[in-house]
Amino acid sequence: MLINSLLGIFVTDKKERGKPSITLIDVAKHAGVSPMTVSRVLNNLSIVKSATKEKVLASVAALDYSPNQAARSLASGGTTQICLLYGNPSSAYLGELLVGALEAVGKHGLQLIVNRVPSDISIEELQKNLDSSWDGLIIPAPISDLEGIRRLVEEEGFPTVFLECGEVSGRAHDIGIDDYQASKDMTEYLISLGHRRIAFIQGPPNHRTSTMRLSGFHDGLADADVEVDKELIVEGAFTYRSGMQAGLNLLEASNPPTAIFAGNDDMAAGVLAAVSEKGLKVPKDVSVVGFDDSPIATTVWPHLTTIRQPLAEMTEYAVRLLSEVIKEPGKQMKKTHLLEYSLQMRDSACPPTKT
Amino acid sequence: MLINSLLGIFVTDKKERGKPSITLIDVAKHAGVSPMTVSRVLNNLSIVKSATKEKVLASVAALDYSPNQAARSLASGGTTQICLLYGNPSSAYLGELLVGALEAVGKHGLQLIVNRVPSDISIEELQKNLDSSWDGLIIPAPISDLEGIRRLVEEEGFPTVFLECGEVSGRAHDIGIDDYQASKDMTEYLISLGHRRIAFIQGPPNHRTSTMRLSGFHDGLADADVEVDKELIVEGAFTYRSGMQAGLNLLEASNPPTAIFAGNDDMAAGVLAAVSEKGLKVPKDVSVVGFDDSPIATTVWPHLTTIRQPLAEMTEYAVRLLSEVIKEPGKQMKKTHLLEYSLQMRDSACPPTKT
DNA sequence: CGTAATCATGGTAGCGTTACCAGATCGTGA
DNA sequence: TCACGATCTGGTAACGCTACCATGATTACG
Repeated sequence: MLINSLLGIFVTDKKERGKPSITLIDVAKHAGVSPMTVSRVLNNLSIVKSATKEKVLASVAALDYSPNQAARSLASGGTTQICLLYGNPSSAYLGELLVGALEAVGKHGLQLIVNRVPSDISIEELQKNLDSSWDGLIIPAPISDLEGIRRLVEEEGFPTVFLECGEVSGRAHDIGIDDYQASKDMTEYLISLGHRRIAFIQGPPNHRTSTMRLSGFHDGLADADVEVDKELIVEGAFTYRSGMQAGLNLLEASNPPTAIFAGNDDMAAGVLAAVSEKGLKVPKDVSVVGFDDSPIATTVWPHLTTIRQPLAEMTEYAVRLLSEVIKEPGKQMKKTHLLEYSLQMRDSACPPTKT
Repeated sequence: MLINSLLGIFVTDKKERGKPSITLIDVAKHAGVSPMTVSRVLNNLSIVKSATKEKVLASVAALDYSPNQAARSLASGGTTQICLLYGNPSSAYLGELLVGALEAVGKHGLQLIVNRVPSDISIEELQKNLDSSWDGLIIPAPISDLEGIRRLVEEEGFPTVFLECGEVSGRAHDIGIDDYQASKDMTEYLISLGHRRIAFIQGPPNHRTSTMRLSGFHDGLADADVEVDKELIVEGAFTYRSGMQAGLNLLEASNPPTAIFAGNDDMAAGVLAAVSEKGLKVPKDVSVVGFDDSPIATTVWPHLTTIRQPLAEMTEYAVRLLSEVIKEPGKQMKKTHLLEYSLQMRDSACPPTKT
């Protein structure tokens, strides 16, 4: 059963309290056209002559007008609702996801429904709880990794945006970063620091991000003509504990790495723990880097060098996308959208100490 | 400068798409009164004869009517806006705070504005960015710890709810948990496990929560007739690193503790790192507990035994409170509101090993 | 040059609610 | 019994916007 909150969201402009706000009629007068024309400019944007359109747009700008979403939704009989699924209210990501979604949803005059999905939900149960009144769906990882969820949304016919899930089919979209390239960049950074024996801790191989990050690592090494040591590529589960275990194994090897690249920050933090358990220091004895820039990256000490994902931008983009798709269902659009990531250089990586 | 997003929130009921929804006029007909009376019942609740009121309420229930917030806000010319300040979009807490606030804000037909406050903001700058169109303010920790912020909101006259800040004056309110009692409970739990040498890592003494938690610890020991060893009470900064350092110091002492109670989870996680650096195991060699149940508590291994704060409930309550205060400015209300906390027993604490 | 088709725009009528004022009902005292 | 205030209730007109249909302006073609 889905737990939670049905919410609607509008932006209403911060007009000075009490003072009457600028309406579409004011704009119409100022531009010398009828209110209807203004309304059309603001919505259809199509059948209005471009000269008129410009005039109106100029007036809108001059008067600093912004439409009253309440009136808009009242007149057009209902608002489009977008549902964001999430797994855990205390998830580190949720805050950023919501901030982005809220902002966009306000700007576009949509409503946001935020729904909790228990991590052990079955596809059948999820299906039962999908509400046909929703106009769109945003599904972030790790829910997007649920077996069969892509088929489900396809069958139900929901315009859907997956976050960081990779492959999408049918009418669904995906928004993420270029995990492959980001991982390659990180690998190259490590190499540029002087590391040659670099270990990689992979996430669960059924997550597309895991494999993308691994191949980025692979190719990063290959491009720099650094030999890939199979011993140094191990599998984790994207959890702290698995990272710790993997780190321990890596460090106990006969020829341990000088740097460890973990497939996400939780595992990198686990590696940090493993290193200190071995009586070693990060980054002096071994460099450790992660991926995601989750809150743990700047909590642990030393702070993790990692790849930052623009989560707020992702949901913002997702909402914008859904809004367009809902307005023009037939519209042809790119299925996969890549946003900019960035390499956060912090304190957990440095050049290897000469032996 | 405040960064971010102006948002409004309404609930609109999930009426079956397309089907006309039940309006206040339907209710009026059903109850045999005029629409105005229904409206009054739903708002004023005062000058309507109680017999009529009941009739209307019955019809509302019978028809499963719920008001259209868009129409409501349009007719009454504007919606009350509540602003939630936050420090960091990737803060672990933000998600939960938002979930609670969103739910309540929707239910009460208010708008939510979510505003980022850079951590290094000065009071003057914050003041400049306060928007007079806001009707209420929610200020969670750690922003609530800003020097002079309480005086500021008092002077500006904003109805304000602080989260977890403790003492409030004037028209402000505070919502939190009983830090003292929770800390005492945790201490008693540790004692019940058999621990006698228990260390406490305090947070910065200028945070009220720090001192409350410390005195809870103190009194917990005292009530059980366990002697307080001054050596075992050290100061941290609520950060991982400070917790790690404090843990190291504690463990290097001539007579180390069998359990360490950190004033928050970040510090407890730091202690975990310190313990493993000393080649010891948690909880076998030393028990470690925290406070807050932040995401890091269930990320690290072993999972931290800690005190859970109901963050979503806090913001939900805060919104409800503000809504009432705004409607009836004169209303006398409690200043401080305590919510239920809970002791999360996980894997980082166990009975001490006999020496 | 006239007529029909096309395009761009305007007018009107609501959407569901509340504000405001007028009217109805009631109880009370002369 | 009637007038008079107090209490309750109803009618009407917005709120700002969009749907819908009608109209005027333009072009195309015979």
